[in-house]
Amino acid sequence: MYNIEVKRTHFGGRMKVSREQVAANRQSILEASGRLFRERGFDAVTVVEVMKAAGLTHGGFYGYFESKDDLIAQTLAHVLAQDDERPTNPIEYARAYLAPVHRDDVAGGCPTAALGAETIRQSRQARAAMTEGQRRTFERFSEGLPDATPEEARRAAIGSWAAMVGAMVLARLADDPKLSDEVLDQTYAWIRDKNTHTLSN
Amino acid sequence: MYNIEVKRTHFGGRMKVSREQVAANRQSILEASGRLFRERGFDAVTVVEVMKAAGLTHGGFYGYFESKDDLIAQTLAHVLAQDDERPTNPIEYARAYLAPVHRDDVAGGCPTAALGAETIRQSRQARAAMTEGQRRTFERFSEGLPDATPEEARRAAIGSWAAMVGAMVLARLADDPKLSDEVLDQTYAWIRDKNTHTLSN
DNA sequence: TGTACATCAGTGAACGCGCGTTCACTGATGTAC
DNA sequence: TGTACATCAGTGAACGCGCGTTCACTGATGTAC
Repeated sequence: MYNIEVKRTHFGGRMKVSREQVAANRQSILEASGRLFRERGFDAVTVVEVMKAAGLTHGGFYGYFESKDDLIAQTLAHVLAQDDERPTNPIEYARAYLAPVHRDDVAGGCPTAALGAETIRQSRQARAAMTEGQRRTFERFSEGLPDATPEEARRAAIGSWAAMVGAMVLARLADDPKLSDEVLDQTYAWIRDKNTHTLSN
Repeated sequence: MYNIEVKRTHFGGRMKVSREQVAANRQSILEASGRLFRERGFDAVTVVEVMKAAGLTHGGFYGYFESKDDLIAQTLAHVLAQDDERPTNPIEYARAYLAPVHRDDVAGGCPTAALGAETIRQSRQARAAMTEGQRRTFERFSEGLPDATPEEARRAAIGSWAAMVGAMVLARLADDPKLSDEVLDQTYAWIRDKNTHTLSN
């Protein structure tokens, strides 16, 4: 049987676009993938969906990224770069972090809570982006505890961040809203009490 | 064009099997899926792989489970049921949990750390299994702190568990072994110090 | 400033592959007598 | 206890679908003169 059918071509809509538009499109793609990946995970989100959400068609994707893996790594770097660089007190941060509005906003929330566990199985570049974000968080939190010794501050920074990320995963996992709220509230109280004791001693 | 080719059949190997063997096969499938899912995630593991790892062929799968989603939910229930039901002191538990051997054994390690974040996007049944495991863990840890008031014990149980799960995710995520070890060590020290302070006051 | 043309961002049909799932069939198990 | 037969766990080819990726083509952009 022969392949009778000739490869058909189409006629397009808008074509080439200004250089500013290219940069803007790149941002749109990363914003779209950032939200979609957090919401549904790396595997469940398709390249077609990401491009559609960015207002483009899928064929253009490979002009921006080498592969879906490349998109994943660059999306993580992009989303994690949005974190503030200034010193932050971890207890104050925890109050906002361990809140129902954050729990309910997966697509716009913490990328580590939403994608950290999955990223363990992703590319070297994706893990590197997450590691870099981790380092910055530990430093920001350490510097946000100026009354503690550097050793105490680093310990509290790491422990608090681990508790926040873990609590967010557990709170989102719980199918019972009461249990979910309790995980947020109790973990916040535990972090707060913990650091109060350590710092006041 | 007509479908000339007739559906071919094969001739098989061993066929029907005793009822004990059926029960044993079911366990084999759940053990295999438990390890594979933890190691590589729900999406990356195929039904064919699970059945092969259990020593069977993929066609028989639907005699045991309704669907892959059903397998996921039952695997979680099976793996989480292996946790001990007795009271456990969370500090002692944390010492073993926050250890490099556990971090490096994803396939045989904590299902919450390996699969918790992904399970948020899975079926109602899968989330229910995880919620049930969470409840049991909080109770075991609370009862493992008999010197604290019930309120203090529950708070320490929830906070400690959140910190353990979060620290395991962060430690596995870090591509730098030094940072990874530091996350484990510091989180353990933080949990230990915290509970010591709370309980001694 | 205006014109001619090369560049290249974007399009959408198509490809190949692997997945979850189905199904006709097999033959050892287990039961009825 | 022995025999006949129905049951059903397991097999493996096949199906349909959706994914990541490719590619021939388009036409506005941007540059050379």
